[in-house]
Amino acid sequence: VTKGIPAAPEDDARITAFGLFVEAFTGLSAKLAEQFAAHRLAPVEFEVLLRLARSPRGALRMTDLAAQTSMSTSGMTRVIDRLERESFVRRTACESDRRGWFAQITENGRARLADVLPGHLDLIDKWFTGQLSKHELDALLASLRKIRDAVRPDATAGASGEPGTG
Amino acid sequence: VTKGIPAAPEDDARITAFGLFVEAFTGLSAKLAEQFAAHRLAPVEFEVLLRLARSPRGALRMTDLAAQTSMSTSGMTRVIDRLERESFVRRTACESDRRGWFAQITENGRARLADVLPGHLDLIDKWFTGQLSKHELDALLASLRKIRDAVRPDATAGASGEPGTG
DNA sequence: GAAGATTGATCTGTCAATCTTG
DNA sequence: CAAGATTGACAGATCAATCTTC
Repeated sequence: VTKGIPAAPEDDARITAFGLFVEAFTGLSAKLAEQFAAHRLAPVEFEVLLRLARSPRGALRMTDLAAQTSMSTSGMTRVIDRLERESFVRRTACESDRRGWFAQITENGRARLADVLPGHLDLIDKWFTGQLSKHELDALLASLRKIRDAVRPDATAGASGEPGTG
Repeated sequence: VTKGIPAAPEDDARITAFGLFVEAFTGLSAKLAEQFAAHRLAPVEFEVLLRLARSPRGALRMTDLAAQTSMSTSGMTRVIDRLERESFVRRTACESDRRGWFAQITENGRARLADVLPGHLDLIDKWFTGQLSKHELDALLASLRKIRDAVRPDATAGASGEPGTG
């Protein structure tokens, strides 16, 4: 039996598929990061402000924030340190569990988020969702959801306790 | 006219779509990184070894490597420093342009790559390509390619010059 | 003077250890 | 003694500056 050209695992279709995933994702992220930088925000800082703004009382526990952003708790401590230094968030004690702390978005933080968000949405539309037909986008999101559910079975988290009101 | 509940830009469908992209990608990357770590490799080190192994003479210019991995040239200098220290690559002068240097994969480097690659392919199959039907995968890749081409119009690079033969 | 590569200073993130509270 | 949060020491990446070659 003639073997012909030996298999080249480095050129496997799976490598190509993942490479495409990487290039699309990192390229898109770079476009978004550029805008964040223009507003003096790191991507993770934007993400934290966004998650806080969507949460009841604008507050989340440090641990929840860390889990939702796939960051270590010590890393999140430092992100909140920076955001607090710029008065975009404040720390609030947790009444029901004295070990815990909330990060809570301030009016300053909401204002900065409002500055960034419209352009951010435009960029997602321009470089991501707007590149595809409605049907293509629906199919893409369905596939991404399958993958997400497989690799992140615990992709839910929520606030609890009693942050201050303002 | 009744406006009803005011628009909440933080909950825009575009945000949800991008969030799904982030979760799927970072979750998958984490699975792959776990295996790299088990083989004492950083993800970017694996990527460099893979790209070198696929290139003529197993060599690429520092600048090309940096561009292909979306890394700064100084960052790539340091990656190659580490890989050279472990004798997975060597530096080779470029004959046609004396400012340039090639990183060239060694037999040690190819051996380490061969250790990692089978498990790596299995993981991509398990957590990514194997999660989807052939039709779904084709559609996903077509959409990713559209996005990649939009955000990275310059996604090609190649070797040039005259690396040593090893 | 511009480009390829490296180096020094600095920034951001993690891990291990620590402190406090459950 | 386990869990939430922080801190010190350190690894990894970038930017600006530098050196060599085009």
